[in-house]
Amino acid sequence: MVTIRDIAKRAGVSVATVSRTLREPEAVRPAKRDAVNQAIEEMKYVPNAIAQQLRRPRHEAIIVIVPEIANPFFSEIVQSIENVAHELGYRVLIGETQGKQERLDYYAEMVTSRVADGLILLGSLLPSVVRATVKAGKPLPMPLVLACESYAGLNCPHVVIDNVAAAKLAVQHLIEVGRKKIATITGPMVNSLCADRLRGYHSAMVEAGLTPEAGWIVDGDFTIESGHVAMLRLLELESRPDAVFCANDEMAIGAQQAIHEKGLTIPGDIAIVGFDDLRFGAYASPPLTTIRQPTNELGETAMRMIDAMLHDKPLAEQSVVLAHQLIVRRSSGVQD
Amino acid sequence: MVTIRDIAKRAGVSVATVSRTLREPEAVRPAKRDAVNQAIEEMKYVPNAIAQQLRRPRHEAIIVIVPEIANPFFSEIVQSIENVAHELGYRVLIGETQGKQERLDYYAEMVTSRVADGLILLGSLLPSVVRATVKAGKPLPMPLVLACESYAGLNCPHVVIDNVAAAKLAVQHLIEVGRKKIATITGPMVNSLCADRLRGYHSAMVEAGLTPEAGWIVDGDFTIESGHVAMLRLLELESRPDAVFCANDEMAIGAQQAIHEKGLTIPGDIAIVGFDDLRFGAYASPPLTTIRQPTNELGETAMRMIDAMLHDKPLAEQSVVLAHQLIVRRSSGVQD
DNA sequence: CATATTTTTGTAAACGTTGCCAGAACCCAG
DNA sequence: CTGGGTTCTGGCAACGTTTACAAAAATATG
Repeated sequence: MVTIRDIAKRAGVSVATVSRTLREPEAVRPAKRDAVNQAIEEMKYVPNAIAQQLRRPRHEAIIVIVPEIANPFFSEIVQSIENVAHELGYRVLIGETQGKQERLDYYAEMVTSRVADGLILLGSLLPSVVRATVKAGKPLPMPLVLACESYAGLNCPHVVIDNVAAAKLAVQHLIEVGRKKIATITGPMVNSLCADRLRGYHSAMVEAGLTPEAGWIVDGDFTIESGHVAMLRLLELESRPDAVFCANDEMAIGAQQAIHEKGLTIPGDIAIVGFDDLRFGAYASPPLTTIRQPTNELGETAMRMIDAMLHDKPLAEQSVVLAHQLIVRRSSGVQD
Repeated sequence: MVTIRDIAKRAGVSVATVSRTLREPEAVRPAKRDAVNQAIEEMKYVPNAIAQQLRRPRHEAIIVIVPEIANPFFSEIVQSIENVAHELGYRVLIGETQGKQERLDYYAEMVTSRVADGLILLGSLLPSVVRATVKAGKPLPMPLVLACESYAGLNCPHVVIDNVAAAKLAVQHLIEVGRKKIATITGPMVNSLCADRLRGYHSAMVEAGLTPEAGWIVDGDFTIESGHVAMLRLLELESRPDAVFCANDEMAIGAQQAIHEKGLTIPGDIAIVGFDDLRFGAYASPPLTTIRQPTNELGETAMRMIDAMLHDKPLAEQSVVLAHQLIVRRSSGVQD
């Protein structure tokens, strides 16, 4: 490995001069600067980033934690984080937890052990260290931004949408197009956001004077398959619903499939609304009505927030709530 | 920040003993060991990974480069890489290029600058440094494994499927179910794998004594939208095809949509075959016949290969070709 | 041309670990 | 209790940078 010392020797200068040539070239006399650059060129020197990081207080690297990389909703957010990050001069390391606390802690430790400067958290899990400090009412143990979810009692910058209102909007839409027997397929209740969406569902129903019947609320786990299974269950009910609000698009797609299998039509027999606005939803059959979350803004805001934290810029908002949007497509159309 | 020295002082031992307690506990007398552990506990000491990495020759970290993280095909491979990596004790950093050479080079530099030990490359782009050494006929400038694609003239371990044979199989299937006017929607031709798939298409056609008419070969770019556009183009043709082989599932889904829009049926009027076996394909309408790539094995093999390279284990195979599989679903069914 | 001032350079001390090596402490046999 | 052999421990030199600080060189000033 060629080091800064080799370059110094070759160029006939001191290591400090080499370092300066790299860091602040204008501070070194052109003649020497050229000699150094030439040596670097000739010897193909690349500074050892690890050694640099040992000296420097900050590395301009962040970790983004995703429960599941294969989930398009998350990967779209990651994508927008990456874009802003590059613009701001950060490198982005992506970590996948697959719901495992152990893996999350592993990544969190990468920031306590100084491999990265901060963490953007996309799932519903919290690193153990963070959980501990929350309990103790202490400040955050590391620069952290939450996207998608927030936690009561955790004083941490976050960017979210109003899941209660969004779900409510979705269900109200179903009511407006004339549905009354509205069921819902929920996500895993460990996520507070799922509880919120369920709350929104209830709220819309109650306000419209509708009472969800027993069996109209079915648990899913955000996968296509679980939506499929849940829908089959709903279809067997005595009082079959005429509409279903699904807590995400993947489950909605699974539900659609189940409805088709039973020879029923969408939206004729059953209307469907999803959540997330996956790009596959627009191409489902029929195209899926859904709530659009602003994945771009979500990612961008999260990235700018962590950047602000890391550079002690004042944070405009501790808590940013972005606007959601109802996208009406054929799956909730008028009965045809 | 609490360092190893603080722990040493608190526990009344030398730094070496602290380090040993962490690295090889059995080599230190239980009494001291306990004192050290207690100090670590009390002071909440976490070793500085950067400093460790400066001393250690290897970091057990790899970078996986993906063109696009939001593409489920890639993210499934990444997922399986992650799983094996954790098992083998590696940390995985994911980098997204979005087709930009500049970003790719940036990540490649993370391995020359010792942030990571090696690279797994999922796209069709090569880092500039690698390209340079290939031209010069030199050995690889860094531990590198290619997944999905291989390059003529680049002597680098890779794991792929036989895209020519797979595409051929897909088209042969269409021929077997009685189609004759078979079109294809290709991916971006910068990817050698797209050229391969087109070759497979041609080969199957020729062998069956069929000649693709002008206009039956349309370019796409792997997105749903491009599949949609391409299909619309095909539907306007004088001699409308009665089957389409799409170079990936996303484009196939877009194509299906276009067919529905024009009031035609699948597979009645037009049969469709995709490629990749995305999970959304199974829930398309109708469910999509496709070529399954073994994403799990792809990822796992790539990871094991890079591990072998990094630990100088002999590589069983420089080039691994995995088996593909035709998954027949309704989109290519018998005319109904 | 000497002196004061500014710019450029080099020396050496960090950064937080690990691991070699030598010395200290321990154990057992005689 | 001594000596020899183990086992543990501590001191210290790396690892490859960056950066104070001081020294040297260049430039400006009288």
